[in-house]
Amino acid sequence: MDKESSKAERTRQFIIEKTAVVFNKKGYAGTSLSDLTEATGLTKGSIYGNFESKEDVALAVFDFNTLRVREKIQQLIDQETTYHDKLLVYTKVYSDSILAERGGCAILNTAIEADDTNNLLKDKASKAIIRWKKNIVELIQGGITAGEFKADVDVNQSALSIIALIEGGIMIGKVTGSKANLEHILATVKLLIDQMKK
Amino acid sequence: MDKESSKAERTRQFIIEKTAVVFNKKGYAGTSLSDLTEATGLTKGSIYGNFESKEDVALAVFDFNTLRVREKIQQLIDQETTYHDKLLVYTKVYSDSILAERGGCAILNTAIEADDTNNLLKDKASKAIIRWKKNIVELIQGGITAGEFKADVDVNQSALSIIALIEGGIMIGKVTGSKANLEHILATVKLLIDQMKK
DNA sequence: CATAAAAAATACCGATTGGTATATTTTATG
DNA sequence: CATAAAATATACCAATCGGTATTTTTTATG
Repeated sequence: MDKESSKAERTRQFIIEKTAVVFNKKGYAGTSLSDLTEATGLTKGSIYGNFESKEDVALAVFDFNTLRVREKIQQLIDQETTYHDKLLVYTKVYSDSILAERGGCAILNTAIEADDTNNLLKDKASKAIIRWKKNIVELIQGGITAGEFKADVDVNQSALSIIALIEGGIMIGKVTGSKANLEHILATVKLLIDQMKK
Repeated sequence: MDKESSKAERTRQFIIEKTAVVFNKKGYAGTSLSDLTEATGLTKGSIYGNFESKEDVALAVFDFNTLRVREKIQQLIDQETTYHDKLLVYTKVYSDSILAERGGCAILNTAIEADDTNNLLKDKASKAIIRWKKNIVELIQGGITAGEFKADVDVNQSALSIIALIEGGIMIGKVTGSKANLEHILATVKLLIDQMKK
């Protein structure tokens, strides 16, 4: 039978989608097996028939959460023509829903919780940061090659700083309950991007 | 008897100091009471004789962790004469020990874990961010008044962006295991500060 | 539609969780 | 140094933790 749509595969995906927000809000340690059965309406037996462990669910959920955001952002980037406007997408996507409803940025949440406690999750968060940085670096280099940006822009510093501002901004915006705070910080991201222009 | 140095008060402080790193590394949910008895060498009975609950310890530990850093930074700021150099202190204090040994920034860790799970801890993290922002705003305004900085600097945006860069930088530096990444980001903090100069 | 296989539910496991009542020890004071 | 009070340790609690063996139900296929 069709491997991709077997009952098990569909249930696996169902569990991932239903528990994605719980893990992102409560964290790995803060999420219990009963949180998972509650969120899915399934029993422990069913969950453990599809996953080896709670950690195994959390790892799959991390991939799901980050892929969702990555796809959405890539789609918006593809719609823009200039590298300047492509980069500016990052100053526009962090809506209320990402912040409040879904528990914030999964990379940030996972990085902070896992960095001293869980190497598998930490490694996933680390790779997600590195991949994100690579994407931004490529956009900046594309802009340099296209003649949009100055040739002497420090691509690594710029890419890392944009990510740091966004992640720091999400943290500050969420904890202070002020979207205005996040928007102030995203204005600085825009400033950095504008400063790269010739 | 001396209220400040009663046995209970000393034990309370002892518990806070011995568990400060554990809470900062493992988080609130990830830290168990047996972690607390292990870190202190005391029994549960003793800990509950001095604190109402695990939450009560975590709240006191947050104050301890943030006060430590605040005092250290204020001391370095007081040593500098110009507002420019006072602000630059923030680009210099985030050493290996703060990052690795002590589990990173307590404000960041607490904000991320508590923002959807614990209002008391969230509120403390929020107040710590607001206090920090206020300190930076005052330094920038001091610099404007002293004629060091341009009068049209957006003090709120600048202060928030400096904090976001530092916190995002700590997260990235820790999770990728690269101090160089943090240093790149701190170079952007310096850039922002330098750009405020006349 | 019978049947075998796969998936899900039930019922259970020992260990650990945060917390407390009580007993013991330590501290401070006359 | 006796003594009361304060602080700490011991021993316990029910509830929940993550996980599993077994039974029941559902699914897919000839």
